[in-house]
Amino acid sequence: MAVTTKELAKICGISRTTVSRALNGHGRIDAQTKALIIETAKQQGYRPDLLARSLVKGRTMCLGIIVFDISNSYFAQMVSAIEAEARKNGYFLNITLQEKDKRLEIELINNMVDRRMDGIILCPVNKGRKFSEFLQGLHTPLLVLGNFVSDKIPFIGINERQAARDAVALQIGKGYRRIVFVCPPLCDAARGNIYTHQQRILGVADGIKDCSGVDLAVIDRWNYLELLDQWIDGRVKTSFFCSGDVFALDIMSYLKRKYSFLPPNIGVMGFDNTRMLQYFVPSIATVDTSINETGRLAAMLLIKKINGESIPKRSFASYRILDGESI
Amino acid sequence: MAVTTKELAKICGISRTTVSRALNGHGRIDAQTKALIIETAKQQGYRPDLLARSLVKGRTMCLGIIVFDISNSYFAQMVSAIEAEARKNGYFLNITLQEKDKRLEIELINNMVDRRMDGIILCPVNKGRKFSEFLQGLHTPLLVLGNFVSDKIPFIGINERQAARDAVALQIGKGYRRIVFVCPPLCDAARGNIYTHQQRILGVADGIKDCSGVDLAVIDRWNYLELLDQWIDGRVKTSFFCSGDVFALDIMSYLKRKYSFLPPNIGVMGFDNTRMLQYFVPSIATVDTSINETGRLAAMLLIKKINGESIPKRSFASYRILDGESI
DNA sequence: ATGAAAGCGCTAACAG
DNA sequence: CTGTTAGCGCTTTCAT
Repeated sequence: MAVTTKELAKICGISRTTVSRALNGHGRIDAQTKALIIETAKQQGYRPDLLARSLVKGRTMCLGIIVFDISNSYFAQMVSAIEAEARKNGYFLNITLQEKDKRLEIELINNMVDRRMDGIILCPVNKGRKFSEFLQGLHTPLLVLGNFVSDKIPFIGINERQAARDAVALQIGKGYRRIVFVCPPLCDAARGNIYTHQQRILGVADGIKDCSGVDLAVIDRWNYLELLDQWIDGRVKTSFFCSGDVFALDIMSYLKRKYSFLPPNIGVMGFDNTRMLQYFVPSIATVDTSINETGRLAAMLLIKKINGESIPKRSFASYRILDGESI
Repeated sequence: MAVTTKELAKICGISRTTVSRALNGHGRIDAQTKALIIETAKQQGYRPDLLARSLVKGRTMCLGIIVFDISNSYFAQMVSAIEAEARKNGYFLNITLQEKDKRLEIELINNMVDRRMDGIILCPVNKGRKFSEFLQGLHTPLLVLGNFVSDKIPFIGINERQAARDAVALQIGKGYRRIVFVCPPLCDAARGNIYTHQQRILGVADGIKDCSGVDLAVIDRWNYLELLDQWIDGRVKTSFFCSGDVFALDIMSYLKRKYSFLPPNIGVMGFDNTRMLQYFVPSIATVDTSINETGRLAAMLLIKKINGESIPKRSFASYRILDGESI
């Protein structure tokens, strides 16, 4: 079907090696023959078979990324940032979605390895020693994003705990005396890796401890909307601090629908600063987790690792507390 | 590094051919030797090199997709749907973002071909005869999503024109007497393929023609927010019909901020029904473009084409007009 | 039932 | 400057 170096060689009456040299610009080669080869290559519509090249070179120039679900705006932005950085460095991005399925995740990792990805970025749903050992045994550079696995596996993220603490400080500073931490993933602790959210709740606890006279409640169920009303009594100034913007948005729309507005003495704060927040009125306070910076950092570090440089066990991107009208 | 069939063969004291047979279950093979091979393969942590396999088989079991920008919620959902269908059929998805850059798009397509993707799904930004010929010359099954290129290139989408017409009918039925079609991409006509939006404006015109006494205005600039106020006079019942949900959201938040609510006699309608709409109050009328169905259909058809079946020049997913409080 | 040999398309080491 | 040879890891005739 497609024309190969072999045929180019035949057409030009030279060896495949010379063709290869002309096309890749390695080694010494006569300017004329080079020109001839390049010319006929173009005219024949020659395209190199990157599969074959990868096989012999031992590198594919492909990165793999495995995320929960890309229709989740957080991961979509993340992937976007990673892709940009990867391409800038000559790498392609292979993406696949693991849907929070632990078995599938393992399968997908293996598959990426089998396809000889040069490196893998993983937002893991698995956790624990066995999983860590599995990852260590891979021979493919890999790093995890967001959910920590073990000190043997390089981790990229932000200081979630400190960020949550700072966010709570903002809320307390605004006079809230009850923080309801809305974090449905917590109830999935047995089923998967929710390190990120566990760090956040630790940070929340830290923040509460910093001040006396502030109550903490936690909603760790997915039917959180049904559990809100008990905290809306108008007496205690209460904020629903959500471990993710989508929960905040969901709560905002629930409240708007039920009370036509944000009830008095009630505030809402999110986490992540996903792009869609920009469309909301009133504006929603949140924690900017620097999705783009994190993604870029992850790609950069992975490429470093591929190139044999050593990278830190843990790397942190910055974060920013963003005030908003919702609080 | 990784153990190969060659080494397995040596360990078991047999030929590579037999190893291959045992591992793939082809041809006759002694049950005992097979068991032995499989056992040692497992114990040695053998993993097949899919690159090598693809090279000899001539198939990679990879699909490629090229979209504008995945942090756009529409494409994120689309990619998600395609990935699901692809994986169900044993294919992996390679994704890359073209950022509405025509040159980059060409480069990316070539790269996907060079990597021997079995098929490619493209949301094209290029257009015209030359581009169509380029695509036809590829030898790799390919189809386009949303933006039509030519009848030589299979197209998947919805009937945008009819959908827009129906949407206008809804608005007129609700008493709107002026439709302001907000479609910034229209001003990029010279710079790229905006077939989708061109179809939509045709449909809008159709819808207006169906009724007399209804005015049409078009905003085809990216600074559309600055151009809204001239249409808000309280006299004529006016709807801002947006060629994309994000424009609708943007306008809604602008209006809420400026007037504290949706001004009297003003309505807003979107297009696409991206998932984030669900968080908005008041609910936003839109056109459900069946993103998931479209994505699934695209993947299915591409796989059919890869398998040598012929597929229609144009395939349409369904759409639905969704009423909402915004109108 | 198993093995030998050839080949996928490319690159690289080594001669000449 | 160019060609020969070998090989990446796998599958696939074709013999045996």
